[in-house]
Amino acid sequence: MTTAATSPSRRPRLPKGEGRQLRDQILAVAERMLLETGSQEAVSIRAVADAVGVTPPSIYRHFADKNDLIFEVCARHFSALDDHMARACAGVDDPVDKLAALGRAYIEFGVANPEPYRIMFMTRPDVAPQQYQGHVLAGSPSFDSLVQCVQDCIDAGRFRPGYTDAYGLSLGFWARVHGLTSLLMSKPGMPWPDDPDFLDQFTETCLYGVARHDR
Amino acid sequence: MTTAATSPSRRPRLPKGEGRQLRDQILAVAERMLLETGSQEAVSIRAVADAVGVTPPSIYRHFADKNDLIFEVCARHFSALDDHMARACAGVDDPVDKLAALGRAYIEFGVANPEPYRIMFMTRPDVAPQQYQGHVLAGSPSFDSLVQCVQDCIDAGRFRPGYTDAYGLSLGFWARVHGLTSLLMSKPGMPWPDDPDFLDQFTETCLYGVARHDR
DNA sequence: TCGATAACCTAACCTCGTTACGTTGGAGCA
DNA sequence: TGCTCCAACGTAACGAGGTTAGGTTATCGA
Repeated sequence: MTTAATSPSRRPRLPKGEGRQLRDQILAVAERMLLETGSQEAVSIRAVADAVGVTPPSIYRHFADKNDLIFEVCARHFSALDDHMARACAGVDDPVDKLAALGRAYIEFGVANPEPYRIMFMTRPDVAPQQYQGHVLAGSPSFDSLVQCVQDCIDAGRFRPGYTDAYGLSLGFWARVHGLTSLLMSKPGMPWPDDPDFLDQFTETCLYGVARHDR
Repeated sequence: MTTAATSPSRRPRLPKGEGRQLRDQILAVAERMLLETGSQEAVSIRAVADAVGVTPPSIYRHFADKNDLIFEVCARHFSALDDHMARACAGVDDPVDKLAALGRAYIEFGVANPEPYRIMFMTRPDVAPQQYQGHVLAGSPSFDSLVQCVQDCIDAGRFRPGYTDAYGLSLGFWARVHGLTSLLMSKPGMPWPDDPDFLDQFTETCLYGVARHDR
């Protein structure tokens, strides 16, 4: 059941100031394992050490513990989200449409990277290192662009009266979009619609709602 | 770090047909531990066995493995959700208001029981036993009442034209409400509003949206 | 009374995260 | 040139946890 490949010969020791090279190799191997296995538990310290060609204790020279390693892998991996979202809404002029495009891109990225997503946004807060407690996404370019887009909607008069707090509305929109992302990967056996426009409809409904405004 | 209390003396062996009593005791102890510690990992087979007054292998007479035990604990615990939601919307006549009340009750229950909620709805699908793969909530009284309430909204002409699939709309509403539930417990350090009406506003916005329907 | 069987226990295996501590080899300096 | 120091590892082991193979004992029915 072990993921560890048969150890690929002991790797030579690095020269004196070059210890960080091992750190990068550990991160690369751990990321590959996390994406291939889709399971945090399968990425054991021993398996990573074995794949890199090093003994388990050597990992601890570069990472405080396993959690520290796993979260840094995920944080690195998530840097691609910013690009993905930026590309998704490029060329979309209407601010509400742009908001929907951002939401769709977010869901796509999460579903495509389930285990990193689960680790970053679905684990108990006490297992996450201090630096990932709250403001992770809240300070990221992705969230910034979301807040900016919401502000554009407000400024363009596209939102209902009373909805003027761009930051709070962004939190709410994020929560709703996160809900589908989360459920899609946790309950793939649910009877989800197979309509290709499903994601667009979901994000748009997050914005326009389902209930009529008149009575 | 072990949660196991100092073993409370070996308990006497049960008479011949009464093995299920131990099963119930195991479930009760495991549920208590899960709620007290708020951590699935803290509920070890060894700790449960110790607290019950039995040896670890005896657990396996009644549960296939640890996951089987943990999920049954959560499923039992979630039976209280049906009552909670039924009470929440009792006396609410307007179907859309009732929908919002259901959503609020759901979030409240999830936030009040974070670890069971996380195990049931936020874990990898491959760790969940077969019986909890998809239709868990989809077949529960809670979800049934949600679908019925959505249908009432449709029948009363309270939804926008085109939104007629009660089951699909219920899935979407559940996903959105789950999103906030999930984020609230995973990222408590986020700058959530401390407005007491926050939950009501969130669920209502799930229904009415934020964007204007006219241009 | 006696065999069958349910209800356990003993002892152990294996994996995993983690730590204490030893080893080695090269960079820099006398 | 030789020596020292420290970064970059390795060795060995601890202890916790899930799980299993196989034994033991008490109770029930015949």
